[in-house]
Amino acid sequence: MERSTPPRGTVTQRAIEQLKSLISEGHLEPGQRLPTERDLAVRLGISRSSMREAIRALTVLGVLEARHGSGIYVTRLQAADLLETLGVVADLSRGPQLIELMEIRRALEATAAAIAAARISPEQLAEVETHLDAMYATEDPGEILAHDLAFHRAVAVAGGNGTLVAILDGLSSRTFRARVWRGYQEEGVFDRTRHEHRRILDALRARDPEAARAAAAAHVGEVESWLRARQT
Amino acid sequence: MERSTPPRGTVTQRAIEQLKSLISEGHLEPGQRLPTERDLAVRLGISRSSMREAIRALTVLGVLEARHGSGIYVTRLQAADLLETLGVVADLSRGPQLIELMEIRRALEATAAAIAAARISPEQLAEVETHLDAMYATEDPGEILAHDLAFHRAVAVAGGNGTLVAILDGLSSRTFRARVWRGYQEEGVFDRTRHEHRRILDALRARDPEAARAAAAAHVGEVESWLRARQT
DNA sequence: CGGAGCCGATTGGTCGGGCCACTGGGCGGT
DNA sequence: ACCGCCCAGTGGCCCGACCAATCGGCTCCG
Repeated sequence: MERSTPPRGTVTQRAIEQLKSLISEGHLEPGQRLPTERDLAVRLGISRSSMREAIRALTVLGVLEARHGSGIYVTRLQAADLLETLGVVADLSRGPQLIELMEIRRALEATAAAIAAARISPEQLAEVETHLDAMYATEDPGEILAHDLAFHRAVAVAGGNGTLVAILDGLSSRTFRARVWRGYQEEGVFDRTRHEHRRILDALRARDPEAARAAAAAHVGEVESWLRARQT
Repeated sequence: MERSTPPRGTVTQRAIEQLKSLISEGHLEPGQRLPTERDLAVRLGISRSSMREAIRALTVLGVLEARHGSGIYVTRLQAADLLETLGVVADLSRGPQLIELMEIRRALEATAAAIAAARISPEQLAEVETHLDAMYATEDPGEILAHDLAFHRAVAVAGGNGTLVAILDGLSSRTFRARVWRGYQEEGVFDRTRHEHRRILDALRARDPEAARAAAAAHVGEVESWLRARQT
């Protein structure tokens, strides 16, 4: 007759669920500090070890943040915090899944460009242009890649959808892009890449959402089709 | 000169990275069984507690799977395994972020519908139709919601991009949809919802990608604008 | 009076060991 | 040949201790 904590699943799993509902129910606000590990363990009637595993789980998900010597805190619960795990997905994906991810990135990048075309400010437009200029100013693959990433990020930011920015960041994670570029660059397509970026910028400058969508989709599609042909 | 384990970050965090690279480097294949917790702990020179935390972390990310009494295994590393965490994001998002997620869902749902229009098989078309019929056959909100979800899922599956299906599943996670529906249904818009779904089906039947994209975008946009007005 | 530096309580991080619960394969009985 | 029991292996959980980073208050010096 004590069923306060129905023994469904493992103890740790239950602890994770309980912490999650504490947040989703609104009992824990973003930025707020939690009780100590020792307290929480006692309250949920489990050992500190299990409690720590639960906390670690929510930490890697970007929901909690543990500061050594200070305490455990709820993150801001914003997209950037929560979607960091997308990078892991991209890193561990291979073969056909890479292509599927590219297909998704194409759709989102196109959407971001379209939204940006409608909302972008002169300052943001200038920043995007900066990165394009930088891509023209060097032949160093690493530097070009860096400005390539910055270019797309600036466009996404101009769209005003922070969640979308976080997702695209994840899909463009370091190793993901690096893996694709390694080899892609060998065929000397820097000029074409620069041109594609220019087309996107042109569309943004013209405040033409459909043109921007098409240019961005074509750009990502270029990489995508190369990847598809090479069947990595 | 001992760089075997660069003391960057915490011990557990290092263990997580090492396990991840074991997989991404190809030393661990999907489905393969790992050494025991005790073994791994010894090999990485850490305690079993820390090792368990690392394993738990990769478990919640959908990378590893622990079977009590049997061992620890690498998952298939497919989208469905890895993207389960997206549901957590959707569950914990609120206010403006919900709208941003909807904007993303609109883009992806539209893309999925467009792809499906080009590729869908007669059997898959029949299944989609089944769920639409079911939505017309009842007035029970729960049942309608269930077939609504199934309808969209069937469309996404017909698109052939498993990763996209997994992402949309996450964005349409139980509580996410339930939260939106609660109240939305009160305004008695079942008929409009059914009509929107019918438009999508019509476009699929006509093999018209652009029409399908527009119909799907309009459908999600309907919910989105309602949400935006209500500013949850 | 004010600021710099020390100090200790608090709290997360790590460790080692012990016990329990489940799995699976081998062994013995039928 | 088949079935069922048994037990070694393995993950799940707990305990208690100690280490290390933090942070606030206190002291001491200028």
